[in-house]
Amino acid sequence: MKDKLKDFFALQFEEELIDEIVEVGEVKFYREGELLLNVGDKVNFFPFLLRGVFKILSEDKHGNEVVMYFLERGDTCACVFINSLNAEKSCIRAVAETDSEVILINVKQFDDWLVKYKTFRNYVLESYNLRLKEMIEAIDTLAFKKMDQRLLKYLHDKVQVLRVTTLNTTHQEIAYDLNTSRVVVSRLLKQLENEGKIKLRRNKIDILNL
DNA sequence: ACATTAAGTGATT
DNA sequence: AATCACTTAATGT
Repeated sequence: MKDKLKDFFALQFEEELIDEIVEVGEVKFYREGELLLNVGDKVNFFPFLLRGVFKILSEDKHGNEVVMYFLERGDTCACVFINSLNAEKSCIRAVAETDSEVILINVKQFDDWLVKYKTFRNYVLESYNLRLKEMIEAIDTLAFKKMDQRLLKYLHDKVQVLRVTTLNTTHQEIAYDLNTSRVVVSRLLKQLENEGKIKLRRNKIDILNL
């Protein structure tokens, strides 16, 4: 396991930091569908995604939830940074989209490393920047795009992060992620199928050319 | 064969 | 784009 982590971090961090990560980090596995973080949870750790994909959702007070973006290997979450530093409650939900592996580091360490290691600081800032961009993109799609375009982006993002050409999902699940009704999703998907962009099967969607 | 769940569709708002 | 009220199709037992 130690070697595995070293391989993973070697490109980004110096030996000393990697040793510290290996020493204090707690590696956890999440099965598909498992919750890493829920809205309102108190966050006292900082997660590195070693393997797998997480989807990040925002939820309003009525329980309407919308997928903001997906996290991939090597990513971490900006929302979680802020929360970690202030020991505040989470503003998002993080659900494992595939079986995933995460290394958790407690907030205290995070603070120390931020000061101690330049490479860590860079990683955090860069990652923060990336999340911010994705967040703005998400806001843009939510505010200005119609459902057909939102669905396209959703499908596009999903095949991108999962690196697959067939999505194992139901119309209902997509509807939840986009916060719309199943009927609407079914109709829009049917449209895409007629345009030759996808092929629909039960519980599956083949992506032909988006 | 039957029940359950996913997906398709016309009509209405 | 959402909702209703169905129908049809696929799958599990």
